[in-house]
Amino acid sequence: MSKCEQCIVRQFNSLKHLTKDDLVRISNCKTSKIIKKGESIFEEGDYLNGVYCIKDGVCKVSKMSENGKNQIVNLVKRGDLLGERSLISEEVSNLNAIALEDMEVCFIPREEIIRDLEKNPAFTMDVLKNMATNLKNSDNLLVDMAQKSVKQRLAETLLKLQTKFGVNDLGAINLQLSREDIANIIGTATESCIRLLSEFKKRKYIDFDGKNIIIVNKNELEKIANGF
Amino acid sequence: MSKCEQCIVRQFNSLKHLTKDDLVRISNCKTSKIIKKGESIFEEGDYLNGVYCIKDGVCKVSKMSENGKNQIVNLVKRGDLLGERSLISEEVSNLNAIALEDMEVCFIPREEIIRDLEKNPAFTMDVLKNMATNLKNSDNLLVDMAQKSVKQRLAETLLKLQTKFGVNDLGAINLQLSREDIANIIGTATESCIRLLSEFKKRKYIDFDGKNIIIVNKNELEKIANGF
DNA sequence: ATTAAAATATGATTTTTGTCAGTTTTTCAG
DNA sequence: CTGAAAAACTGACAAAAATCATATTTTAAT
Repeated sequence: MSKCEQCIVRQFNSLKHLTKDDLVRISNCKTSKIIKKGESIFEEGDYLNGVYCIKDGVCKVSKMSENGKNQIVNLVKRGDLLGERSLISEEVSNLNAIALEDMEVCFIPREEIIRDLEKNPAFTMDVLKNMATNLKNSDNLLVDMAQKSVKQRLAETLLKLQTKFGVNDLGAINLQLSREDIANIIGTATESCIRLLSEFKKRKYIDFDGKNIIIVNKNELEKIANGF
Repeated sequence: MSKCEQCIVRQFNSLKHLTKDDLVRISNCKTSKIIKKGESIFEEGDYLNGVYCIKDGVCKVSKMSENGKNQIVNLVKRGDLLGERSLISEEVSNLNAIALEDMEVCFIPREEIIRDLEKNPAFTMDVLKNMATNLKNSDNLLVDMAQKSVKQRLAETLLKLQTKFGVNDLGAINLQLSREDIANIIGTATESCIRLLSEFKKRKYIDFDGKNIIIVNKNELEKIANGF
């Protein structure tokens, strides 16, 4: 099994603050997992006995509302840690994590992380800063959801996706999402999402072929996202 | 000036994990402020050079969307800390804090808090746990905003307000909010909020006289909040 | 290669919510 | 106490978005 102290991925998250000894210790008790596209890493109500370090692939983090509708609250990719929140607040997860691509993830048991949190202030501060950033993002998203129209949210989401995932060889946003997934990110009905995508395409703000979505007129999308 | 080590309020927040010596140190450099109803504690873009410990009163924490609409993301009351997030991520605030009642707050300079974060793991862990809880609440709120109707959100908000602030001698929710504030919590137009409040009153789910809102049929409101 | 299932797309309609305009009530400074 | 300003309220209408129905295309299993 590969070793944490040699893993590039850790440079992207709080684990970069651990000492070599700590990493060796973690490496010895971590387990590596392959998750196929569509499979879940954990579900609402699961007790997470550790955190996941994403070595490759992307997953959606979502939650069912009482209405039976699904809302995606985050997309987690290579280099990110997953499950810290539940670990820290010592509660079962309030969220589902489902792979959007085939994934490779490492599972680090709870006790190891807790030990580092207690002994390594630089690590703890970084986790804290991360959580603060997540909280800020979440608050900003909340305001968007509450105050912006579906059209504004779609424009904004497309721009954010491109920023976060870059473009593939076709110049399209480098993440394959179903129309339903996109709808669940912006918080609308799938049909409404499809209609707006068609409208954006007709107006030449975007172009798409199936799940490959190309941003053609970034400027115009930004205008829409910010309310004309 | 009153002393932190004798202040009851600190029992409600992370400061309870500080030692007596730490509290004395903080007490000597904190400043106490009276904030009148309607005045702001800080605004979007302000650099927060410390955190506020709320000794008395309630304030709304809000954010303007690009649309020019205001969204309340949190209500902060006696015992709560305010401004930790911005302090930790070392950024200017993304939020406004405005007093809903006359307030008494203590301001603790940044360096003091940072010193404790670096030296006192129990304190840091508690701040971290708090942040994790806030993040969870924020995510849950996000899902509600995205997936629930305005009516559902109003029902839910009324229930939450009563849970958080209790009832006054009239049996009404113990917080005086304008209709506009309520609308800005649930993310809707003031007129829509007023209309729905009237409807709830007519159906005898609630009763109100001005800003005193009494929950009459909690059961029915819960049903509405959860989508019948 | 075939076919059933899933995903995408489009139209028609209804429901929800926002906006605008105007009235009444409340609040509060002088 | 009084009058102006702010807040609360109501109605009419418009816009946004959801829902329902159905058609077409794509995907994936056999």
